[in-house]
Amino acid sequence: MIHLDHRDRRPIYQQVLDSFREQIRAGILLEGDKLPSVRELAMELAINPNTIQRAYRELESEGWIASVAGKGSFVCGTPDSDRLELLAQFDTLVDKLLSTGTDAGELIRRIQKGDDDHA
Amino acid sequence: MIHLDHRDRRPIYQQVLDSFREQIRAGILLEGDKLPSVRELAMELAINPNTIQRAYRELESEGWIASVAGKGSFVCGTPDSDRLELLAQFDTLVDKLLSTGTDAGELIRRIQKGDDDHA
Amino acid sequence: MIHLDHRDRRPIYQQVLDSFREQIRAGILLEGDKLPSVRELAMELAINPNTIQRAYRELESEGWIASVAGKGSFVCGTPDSDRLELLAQFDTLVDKLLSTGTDAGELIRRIQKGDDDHA
Amino acid sequence: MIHLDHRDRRPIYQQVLDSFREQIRAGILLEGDKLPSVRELAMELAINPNTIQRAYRELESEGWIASVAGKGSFVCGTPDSDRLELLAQFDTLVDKLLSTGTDAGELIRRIQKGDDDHA
DNA sequence: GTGGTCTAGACCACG
DNA sequence: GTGGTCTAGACCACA
Repeated sequence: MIHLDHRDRRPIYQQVLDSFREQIRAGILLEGDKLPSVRELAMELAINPNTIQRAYRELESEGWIASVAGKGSFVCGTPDSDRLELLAQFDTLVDKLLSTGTDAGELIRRIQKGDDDHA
Repeated sequence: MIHLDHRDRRPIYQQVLDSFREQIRAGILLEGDKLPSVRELAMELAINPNTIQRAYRELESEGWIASVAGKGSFVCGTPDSDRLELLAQFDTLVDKLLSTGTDAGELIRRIQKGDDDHA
Repeated sequence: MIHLDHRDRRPIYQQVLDSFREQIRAGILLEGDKLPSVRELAMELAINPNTIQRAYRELESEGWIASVAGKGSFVCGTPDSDRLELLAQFDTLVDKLLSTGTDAGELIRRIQKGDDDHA
Repeated sequence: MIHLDHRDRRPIYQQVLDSFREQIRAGILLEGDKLPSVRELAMELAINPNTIQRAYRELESEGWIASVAGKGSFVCGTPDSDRLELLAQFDTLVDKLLSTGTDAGELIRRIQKGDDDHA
């Protein structure tokens, strides 16, 4: 379910974080779904439980999941703040691309292609 | 010319790096322009010359500038690799946005608005 | 009557505790009213009777209810200690707000608005 | 500067967290001030550096401070979100107090007294 | 068994 | 020397 890459420059806890964010965004994990327990996932990925817990803690503080002591961690969905942040990143990226002479039409074509794949 | 923010999470050398990349992308620095010397810039920004050195070394290895021993460092322009990398980032970002239900039309509108500002 | 939220960060027994405190404060439960039996409520909320037991024990030790062996648990009313504690919380909260530059007038206006709603 | 109470039910990292929040709110710590280093404070309070670091990390994510690797942690000021949260707490607290029959006038008098102390 | 906190000690990147 | 990440292993409250 989650793939760690030790050559990746991102810290492990963030790879876990990003993986779950991605899966929730993509609808692979749905609201109410139960995440694997901290110890379970740590065992499976062969890393320390504290590392998983840090990822879960951050996911909770960002509103992706809710953790209940003694019960487990459960998916809440994609928080609104995420969409806003992605849009801000989108704008700055588009700005960079346009300033290096990339044609606006090419970007639009790429969006439409992505939209077809997604539909 | 270059603005450093010590509160910025990025290391200093990378802020320098990003500043130059941005200025070359934006056409503020043009092919053939001479960059300030390592010592000069370190003095101006009140930081360690090693930090500037590291930024210049990286800029050269990415193809943004060419350093000539005894002469200085000169702008080459925006390398193709940069445009490709930005496009790859663009695709993954669009993918994330579409998968969370953002309308493709909204993204296209944002591009057109950015294009007008740029033109 | 009592609504449990398993996503709530508070432990279950405390949600039960808070619910009863709130209902007694609000006058929904009046002095002399009989609370549901531990078993009854545990069944209704689909949780462990121990959890209810703990909530009732705490309610009693704080003076909100009185338990009579073989008869049940009965509402006593809002204990003075509660009002004092809330007032203490109020003072520290006001202090925090004033020290960050919040205008005393704004706080007073909020109280008056709350008072109108309550009346 | 910071006082830990091991009988306090709050976890240590949160006592540290609350202490700094309070000092920043009260203007004891001003924008730009340098916090003690993680190791320094851990030594002084006789607790583990990780515990301090967790507090600092949280302070940063809430916008109270900015941490720069290799330089230290610096005060930013009281984030807007704090004032909003305190106001929300204020409203619910006022609601509880009014519903238990506390007179609105008494609350207002307490605010005015606090305001005099503060002025 | 679950999440949450804490300690003790290690290593890394940065400047 | 600084913050940041990670491990190994402990103890706690809750259900």
